[in-house]
Amino acid sequence: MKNENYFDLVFQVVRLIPEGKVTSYGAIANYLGLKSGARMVGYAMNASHSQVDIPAHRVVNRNGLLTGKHHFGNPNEMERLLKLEGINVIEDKITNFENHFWDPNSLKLDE
DNA sequence: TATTTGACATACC
DNA sequence: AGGTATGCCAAAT
Repeated sequence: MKNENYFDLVFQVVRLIPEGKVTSYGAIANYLGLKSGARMVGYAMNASHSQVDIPAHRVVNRNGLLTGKHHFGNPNEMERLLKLEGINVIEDKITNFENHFWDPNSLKLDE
């Protein structure tokens, strides 16, 4: 399609996140084979504004904390979206994080 | 055109 | 055990 930069790769993975599921930056980076790529994912999310549909609200940091909620235009928007998908969020943190955690690696492993 | 900054995570001290 | 420093890329100013 085009020269897939790290950003585009990240965008594609994020768009694959199932509804009601969340994942971490490191998981995506790991899936892409990026070593220190956790940052790349975060940077990519920042550029997600240039992209079309990026469910960035399903992407949180290693702590399950809604780090980027401030970038949604309205901070409440992010946790609200997560709650709408069945994910409970308290103190900007996802409850039962590992329960809702979705690892992109499960795709190729399951398939 | 160059510099600065940014949604993380890991390693080292 | 906790804090500091580093790695990486692109967009915004």
